[in-house]
Amino acid sequence: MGDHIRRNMPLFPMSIVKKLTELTARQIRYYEEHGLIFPARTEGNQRLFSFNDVDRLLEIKELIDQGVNISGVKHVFLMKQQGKLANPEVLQNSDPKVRKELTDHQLRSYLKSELMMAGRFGKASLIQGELSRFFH
DNA sequence: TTTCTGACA
DNA sequence: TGTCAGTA
Repeated sequence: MGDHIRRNMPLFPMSIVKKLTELTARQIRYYEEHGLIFPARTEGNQRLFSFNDVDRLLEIKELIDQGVNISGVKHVFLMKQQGKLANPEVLQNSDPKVRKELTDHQLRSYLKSELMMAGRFGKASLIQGELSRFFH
């Protein structure tokens, strides 16, 4: 488990992360404001990102590109760490008791299919709607 | 020179 | 989100 420390070791400055993720500094800072990443700081208050931060940034980029909003991304991460997610059928069900546990694989699989479907219809808003209901 | 925060269109 | 300002 010493791998954890290495992955969270503050290593790269904004300039490197911008190239690695192809995100603008503005976006990166915005995502931090919303608690999606937690880069360390140098003595001069400069951000120092860890491998994990970059990895999360890449995941965020994927979701954003697919039309998911900030809150959607937050929820995806929250559920990833909880390893839980209401299943598709529950989307139609307003009863919070009707829930199932899903694995990360199932979560990714479900989100992927939803995102791809919305992509075919060219409706990012639909995704956001589905996700918001999903996370309520 | 690069990054940071805050703010406006 | 882009971008400008004023710093550190």
